[in-house]
Amino acid sequence: MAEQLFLSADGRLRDTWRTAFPAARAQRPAEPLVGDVLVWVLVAPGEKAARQIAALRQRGVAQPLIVLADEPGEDDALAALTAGASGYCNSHAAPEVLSQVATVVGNGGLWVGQGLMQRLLAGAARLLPPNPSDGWADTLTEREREVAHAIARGASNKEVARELAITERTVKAHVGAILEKLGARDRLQLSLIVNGVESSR
Amino acid sequence: MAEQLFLSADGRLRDTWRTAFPAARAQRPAEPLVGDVLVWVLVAPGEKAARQIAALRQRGVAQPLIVLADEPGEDDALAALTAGASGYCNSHAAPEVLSQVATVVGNGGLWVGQGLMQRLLAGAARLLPPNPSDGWADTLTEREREVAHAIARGASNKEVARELAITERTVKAHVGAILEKLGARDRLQLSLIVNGVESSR
DNA sequence: CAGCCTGTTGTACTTCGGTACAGTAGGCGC
DNA sequence: GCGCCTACTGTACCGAAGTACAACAGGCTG
Repeated sequence: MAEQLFLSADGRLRDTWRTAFPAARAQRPAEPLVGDVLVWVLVAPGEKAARQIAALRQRGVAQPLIVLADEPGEDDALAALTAGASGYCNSHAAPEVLSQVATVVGNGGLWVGQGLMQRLLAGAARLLPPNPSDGWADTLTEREREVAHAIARGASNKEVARELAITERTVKAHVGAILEKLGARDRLQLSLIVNGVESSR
Repeated sequence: MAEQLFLSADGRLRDTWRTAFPAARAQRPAEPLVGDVLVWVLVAPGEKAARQIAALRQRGVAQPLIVLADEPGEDDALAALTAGASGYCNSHAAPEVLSQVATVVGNGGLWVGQGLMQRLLAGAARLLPPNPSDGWADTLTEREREVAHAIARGASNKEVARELAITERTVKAHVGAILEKLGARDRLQLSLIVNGVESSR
């Protein structure tokens, strides 16, 4: 498993964290982050988790980020996740919970608490019907549709490759075929078509 | 790790499944489920995953259930998850993916896939007050807003330059500032924000 | 006035996206 | 069997996009 790195204002570990991960390290948020680590970000009361996540991402931090909130809130969690966090949990959570979160996130998952997940499902279930029978997908093969969707979400070629377990070269081949079939100039115009923006469709 | 048990109509394993889990077992859905196992439920084309999940739960099955869809769909996934599934993925997914799903679910997580998660977050974000994407223009200057709109329409730097009667270099400067302010990685993600794909719309 | 923001432009550089040549392999229909 | 489609991969190239150093002018504010 990857190493655990905790970011807290005083650069120190709490007892529960060390219990969960005896080998954990800690440092101040401003210091550079290196290595293949899971990054836990302590968010103090009154601070916005999403802000700190966004700030770290802007600094080029690519590692998975997990929010440890002193005062957890579902809205705060939601904002943090949309800002690119991979998990959100109570900073005083039990060591066993932290360990589970680490496992899930370390394997590419997102950790969202039970309550929030239910809320997400409830929220999304409400807008279930919107299933437009798009005409753009008609001429595409199955694989091309998968790629088109990923691109339209904003994924890079490298990300699509990882997602579909193929090489970046193959992704490029699919993208080229898609652009040709849809008459799009580049991936951005492709996304406009797939997302149904403006005149297309 | 817990054992893997696959439920398919013919009670047989597919190659990719065995590759991912050499020790996996398979059986027909009707047979009783016993032991501490992860249960993978194959859903054939045209069938509803949520139905099969609900049926299993009614039979008293308490183990984690993961849907393997021959024809995956986000709506189907959503319904399956609300019905109590712990995961949902393509039945033809690569062994590495299956293995990841198993790890995540085996540790108490939910596996939902990138696309669906984004939709969930988008759906929930819409229901709840602080919608950051509505105010994307707030921090931008007048000129930056003009550039942002053009980019979001799919214009290239060269086209924007011609349109605004400035050099391509200046467009790049504006784009760079916009990306930083909005926390976007590239012009495609910028367009998603401006066009409200992942939030309002 | 000094300092800050906005808008503008320059050179040089790296990374990413897209294309142009390929090639292999499996499935399907005639 | 032969062609065709689909999926996948390779090397190489070019241009677009984005970043890292800048610089300069004008307007506004303490």
